[in-house]
Amino acid sequence: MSRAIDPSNIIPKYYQLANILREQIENGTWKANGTIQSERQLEQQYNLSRPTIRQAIDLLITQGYLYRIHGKGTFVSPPKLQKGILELTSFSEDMRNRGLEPGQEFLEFGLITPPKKITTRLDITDPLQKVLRIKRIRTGNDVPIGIQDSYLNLPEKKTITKEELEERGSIYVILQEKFGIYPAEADETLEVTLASEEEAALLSIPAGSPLLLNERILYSQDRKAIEFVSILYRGDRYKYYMRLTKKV
Amino acid sequence: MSRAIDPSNIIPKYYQLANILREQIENGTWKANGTIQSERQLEQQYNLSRPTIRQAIDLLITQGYLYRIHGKGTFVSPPKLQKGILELTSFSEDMRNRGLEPGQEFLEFGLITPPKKITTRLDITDPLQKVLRIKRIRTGNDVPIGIQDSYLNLPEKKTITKEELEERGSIYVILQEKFGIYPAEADETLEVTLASEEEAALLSIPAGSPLLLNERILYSQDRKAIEFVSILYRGDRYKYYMRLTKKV
DNA sequence: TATAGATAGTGGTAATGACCACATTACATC
DNA sequence: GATGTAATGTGGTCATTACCACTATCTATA
Repeated sequence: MSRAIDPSNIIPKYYQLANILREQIENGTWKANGTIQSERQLEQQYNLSRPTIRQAIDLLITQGYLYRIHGKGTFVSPPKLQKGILELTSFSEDMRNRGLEPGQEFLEFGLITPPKKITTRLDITDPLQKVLRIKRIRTGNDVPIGIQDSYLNLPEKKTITKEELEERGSIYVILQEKFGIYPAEADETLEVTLASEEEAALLSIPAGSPLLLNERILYSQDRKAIEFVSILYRGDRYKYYMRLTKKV
Repeated sequence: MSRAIDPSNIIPKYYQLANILREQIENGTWKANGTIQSERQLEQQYNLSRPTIRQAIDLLITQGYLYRIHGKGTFVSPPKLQKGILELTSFSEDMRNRGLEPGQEFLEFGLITPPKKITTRLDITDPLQKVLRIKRIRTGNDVPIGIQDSYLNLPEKKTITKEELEERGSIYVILQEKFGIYPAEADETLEVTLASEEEAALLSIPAGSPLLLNERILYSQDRKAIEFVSILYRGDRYKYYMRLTKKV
């Protein structure tokens, strides 16, 4: 049961085809490491040209759904986590993937003059420039999982209210829908630290417990640094997962 | 001084062009976030068709060197670390990037019948199948940094000797040059643990010190699991770095 | 002066056609 | 039976052509 391409649709044909194929992959139409139709067959089947077919397949390859072997065919990747950068960087999404209900408790919310460490990370030169600081305790099923401390370098005259954030749930959704800004790249580090008295109290653990510190700088589509965020995870309750794909 | 495309070369034209552009990017021909030539200009300049131009640019975009903005142009990404999966997964390369001289001390080397945990990770069903285990202490400037424990699922009748490994330095180089196997994807986790007596002794730290545990499953170009490796890093001497790029 | 519209330049999408390189299979030959 | 070769099907590369969509700028108009 394959849907068809709608030429009048504003969505590009290669994108429509990619969606159809992705759906079939997720439905288990093909088994893992099995071949899908050849490019010539898809050409016939959907009445599209080969460049368009290849463009759709290219997209699914960069998304990790398919891979090609020259002379043999196009294959379905084994069903692993397929996460984009947005999901990777969203605590809520992360929690839900682990089967936990995400929650939060605000510690700070408002415009501040950023300290040196933050101006460096966000490439801020104007000493009067302010950033939006959001510090929260993050929970999964009401158990404290981590302390998230975020510094947002928003465009002139634009800001986010606490109400918006509580309503929409995600900073990134607001950035995208309200300002047309979306994350394109991120630099990220992970290291071990020990809980200070204050951190220990916030996370309900003994001082000196090992923590996983995750720091991230987020860049928008025009490569401006838009956010510096650190998340301190309880070492006993959190495991960081990622998937790497060869770029060449 | 732009080199030219050699049509008789076995290397594809788009690949030659990508190399030329990458070189210019690294030479600093354009400033960060500046535009390169338009696609039509490149067409003229190198006497190539636009699809070929776009293919070259697409490659450099997935490699993180360039980005496009519709209606404005093609831009040079700020000079950050541009790492492929191979470099990301090689301890030696990693150390050199940090300005440390990598070293190692072998603890185990040889074919073993893998324990349950390993057969699960490597999708091994044959109970007679053996894997190559390599356990090493890894050092940077002769200071112990981590304990690396690797299990390789090699093709039938093929193996790697300790001498080869010491000579070539990297398992991945041997896999690629000797067997034509190269890493295409990896699943990776990071978590905090505390050093056992044995681990503490190997790393010259007190028992109970916090460690960063990195586990990785490597997949080859045909999506077979080829290696499971765990690296225990000294929490006080190691910080994990990565760069994420949006896939869509 | 402010605004709306036209224009030019950029990347985005798409069809058509051709040929090359790699992997597998079938078949002829030794 | 073993071996080599041809045929077939797959993805890989490339040129040509056309038109669409977004951005910035210029220009005529209110």
